[in-house]
Amino acid sequence: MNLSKPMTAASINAVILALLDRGDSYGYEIIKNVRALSGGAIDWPAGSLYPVLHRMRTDGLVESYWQQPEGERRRRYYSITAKGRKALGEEKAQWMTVHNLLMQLWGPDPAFGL
Amino acid sequence: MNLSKPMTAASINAVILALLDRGDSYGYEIIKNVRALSGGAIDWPAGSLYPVLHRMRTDGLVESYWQQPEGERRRRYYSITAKGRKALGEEKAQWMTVHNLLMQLWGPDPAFGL
DNA sequence: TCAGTATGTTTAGATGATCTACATATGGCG
DNA sequence: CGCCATATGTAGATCATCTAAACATACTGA
Repeated sequence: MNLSKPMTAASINAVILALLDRGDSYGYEIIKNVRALSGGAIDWPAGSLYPVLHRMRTDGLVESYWQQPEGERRRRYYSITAKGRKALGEEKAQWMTVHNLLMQLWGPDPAFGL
Repeated sequence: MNLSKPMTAASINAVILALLDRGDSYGYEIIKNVRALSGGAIDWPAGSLYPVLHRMRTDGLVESYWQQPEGERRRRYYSITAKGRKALGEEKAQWMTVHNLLMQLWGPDPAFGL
């Protein structure tokens, strides 16, 4: 399918924050989870995700820490902050606002009684 | 509420095409309809809409024609084309792909069985 | 041992489509 | 006459992502 750039841009923040709200994770795992949860439809290039995570850290929406399991590559884990949860709430509200509008427009014609 | 720029960018095409799929309309009316249908939450500046309509015309997603009712300002009406309907279908598919992902992430935790 | 693949993170610089801000025009109303 | 709502248009700035590449390590199989 390949999401358009604007669709990716509009949803990547909400998706990342929603995932981290489930529990800490790291870049590569986030990409795999999104791919799996979307049935393969959404497959972010690494270069798309990492800069967003960095920006979120700068903005205080997430925090990060390194972890190095025995015999594995080190990973930078991210956790959502209180500010990040607030931002997630706003993302949800915006998404649902647009979704409700689209549902009206895609619904049965009679509803279009303006 | 004020939609973020990325959210506007990601949805404006789908909203415009969905509206025109209901029937021909013109810029100013589209803005009013979107404002009304969203309960005032979405209020596009005119300068946001017109360039998008122009680009859609260039891309062949819509066609336009002038109309000048008695004693009223002239309006440039837009109608959706076959190509526009195809694009609308793709917009729908993309929107629902992301929406389904978000619904999973916002849903009850147990579903998160990766 | 060596190549290939999956894992994992990073960033410099190009890109490009919207947003800002303004311009233009006219009909109706008090 | 002045103001607001109606109605459309565009030049140039803006700015966050995308592209493309690099770096690093663990494992697998030939």
